[in-house]
This record gives sequence, structure tokens and C-alpha cells, in this order.
Amino acid sequence: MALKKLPRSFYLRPTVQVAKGLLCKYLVRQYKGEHRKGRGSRIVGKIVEVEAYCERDPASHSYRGMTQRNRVMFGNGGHLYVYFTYGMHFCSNVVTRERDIGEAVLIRAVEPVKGIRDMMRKRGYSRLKRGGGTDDKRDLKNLTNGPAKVCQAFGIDRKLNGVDLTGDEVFIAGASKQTGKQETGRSHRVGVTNGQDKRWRFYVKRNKFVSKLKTPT
DNA sequence: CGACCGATTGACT
DNA sequence: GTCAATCGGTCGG
Repeated sequence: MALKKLPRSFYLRPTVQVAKGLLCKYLVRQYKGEHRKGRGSRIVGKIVEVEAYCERDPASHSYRGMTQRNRVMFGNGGHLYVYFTYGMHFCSNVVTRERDIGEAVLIRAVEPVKGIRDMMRKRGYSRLKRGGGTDDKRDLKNLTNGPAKVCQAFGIDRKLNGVDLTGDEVFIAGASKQTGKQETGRSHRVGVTNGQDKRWRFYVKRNKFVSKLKTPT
């Protein structure tokens, strides 16, 4: 499948619009590389669930202004904001809008497309899923159906905080050929205690890699 | 400086 | 369904 990297202009738009636009785009982790005969390798996943975090949004890390932790959110759009939470997890966000506006889109789930063995290894799967043998917590759908799972599977941690998404290490691309029609679902955001009123979670309906099947009220 | 807690996950009753 | 793990960010004193 031919992939076309999204240009900077994609990210310099209203955040909710960018969030919806990210659905069915492809998150790519590119490894330059020594292995695979110098061709490098890549991990690819189709984005199926996102959440928008805006300014004057009490749920957003940027709500109380710029700090050392969230400074990337206030940079130019088209960069990756990675934050550490619960003492053990990382989550990935796509920074939107121009410099000094602290907004971003959280990538909550992707559908594995390429590099599945690599993702499984990074997620600590002891064995590969083989035809017939479904192994509950270690099957395909648990690979990337959550924001911290995506980071783990894609090898994204604090070292990639602030990386330019128009670069070659991590980027987002659209398929050159249009995929089949898909319906977009919308709901309140997951795990948010302030800003419950906003319905800024968007997901691909009936996709089994969406993190929560039942939508919060 | 100490206390509180989180845009989560996985293990367990 | 419940809950512990685990630690840096943030805020109050």
C-alpha cells in the first residue's frame, strides 16, 4: 500500500477537525537500519480512535498554561507530544495549530497493519498468535487498543517527545487509494474527570481495535 | 518539601 | 465488577 505523509498544513487546523481527519490515517514508526539489509523496518497502524484536547479545556494538560511537561503542546503543529502517566505508561498526542496554542489530539487506538511481530515483541507477547489458538490477553485485539498500548507497541517513549511528524522517524500518512466507507462514532472522552461535557472522542464504528466498545455517557 | 493524583493497564474476586 | 502498580508533575505550606 502506498502511503503519503501528511503535510504540516494538515495539523495547523482546528483541533477537533484534525482529530476527525486522523481517523483511518496511518501511524508509522520507521527504523533506519542496520538490520534488514539496510532497508530498515517499519511499524504501521491505522488510527481508529482519537480524542481532542483544546485550550480552555479543563481536561487538557495545557489548561493551566505552559509547563516543562506540556511545552511541546505549545509548539508548532505537526509534532509528537509524549507524556508519562500512572508511573509506568506513555501516551502519544499529535500537536495541532500554530505555535503558542496548546492543543493536541490523543491517539487512543490503532489497528495493526505492518510489523505485527515487532509489536508483539515490544508488548511482551511470549508467543505469536497462531491460527486457532486464541490466548485471551495475548491476542491481536489487545495489541494496540489503548493509548499506552499503542506507545508500547510502537516503541514510543519520552525520547520521542517533540519529534517532528513531517520527519522520517515517526509520521502519519494517508493511503493513496481510498479505503472503503467507514462510519465515525463520537462520544465523551475516556478517563476524563473535568470537561465531561465535551464530546471530543472520535472512533471508527464497528472496528474491534477501538479501546472501549461501550461509549461513556 | 510533602502530599496528592493521573488522557492506564492488567490481575484478580 | 474491584484494585494495586508506580512515579513525575503540580500545587499548597
